Amino acid sequence: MPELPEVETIRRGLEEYLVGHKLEDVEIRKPKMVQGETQKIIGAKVVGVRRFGKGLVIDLDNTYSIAFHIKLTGQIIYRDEKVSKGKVGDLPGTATHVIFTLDKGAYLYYNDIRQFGWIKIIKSDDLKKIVFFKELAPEFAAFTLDSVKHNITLKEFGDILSRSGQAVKVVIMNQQKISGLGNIYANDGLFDAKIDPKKKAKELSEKEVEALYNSLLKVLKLGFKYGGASELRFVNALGQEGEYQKHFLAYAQQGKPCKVCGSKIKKFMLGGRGTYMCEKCQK
DNA sequence: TTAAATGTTTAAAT
DNA sequence: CATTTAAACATTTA
Repeated sequence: MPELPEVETIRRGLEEYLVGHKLEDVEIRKPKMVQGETQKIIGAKVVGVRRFGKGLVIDLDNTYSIAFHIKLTGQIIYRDEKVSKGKVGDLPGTATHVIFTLDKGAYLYYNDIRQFGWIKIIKSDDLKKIVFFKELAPEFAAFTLDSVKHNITLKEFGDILSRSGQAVKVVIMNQQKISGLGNIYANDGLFDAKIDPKKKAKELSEKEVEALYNSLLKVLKLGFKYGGASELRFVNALGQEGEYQKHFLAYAQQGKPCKVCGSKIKKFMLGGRGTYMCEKCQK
């Protein structure tokens, strides 16, 4: 699940449980999911976990890193004798494609039902050679220990929108223009800002740009507060689900009453993605 | 049975 | 060549 709050939630869990562990073995059950040489990382110790947009990077102490993108249904789950919570069933399971054996009786499992994700073993210095990272735009939001705040200025955000004639929703979901936002938070942010997702980005008024800038942060904060959205397959690093799916504003709410005016939320396709809006509130 | 699903990624069209 | 649109990826669920 893969938007900024979800991936950051995973990152924090991995940082808490994984750092300090040594990698003893790697079992690859689905070779197409992994690129790079497994041998390079066996025996190395985890020193940190970073996030770039919706991508994750586990840094090792031997100049190598393991980069992940979980796409729609990937799960990265830590287990040891003490930690075995979560509702992901027995591990490894049928969707477990990679198993990292750690020291002290711990394991890290990579599950991915749809197998869209990827894992790349690469020199830490070469991370930026991965196309996804190389072309990633600045993050919309920055997560610190106790806060979530804007990472780009209102002016930068407005400049990005003013440069595109595409629908505003398509623009804010483009990771090469702004990173971190996906379908859930784009839909909910546009709803909160009362902006029509179909409206051309460059045609938003100054006021609308500011409203969207603030609303997107608001829904990202909300999503993070609830531990992410587990509509599809998202679980945190311990295999536990988030709660934001219980608080969606517009996403997946088609047919239900608008939380503001009560008229029915409509669904249609925009840029190939399901789009949800209140036609009365979002002009 | 058909369509869509938290996302890229690549091919094709404009 | 830059920008857009469509299809592909593989499996599950509505």
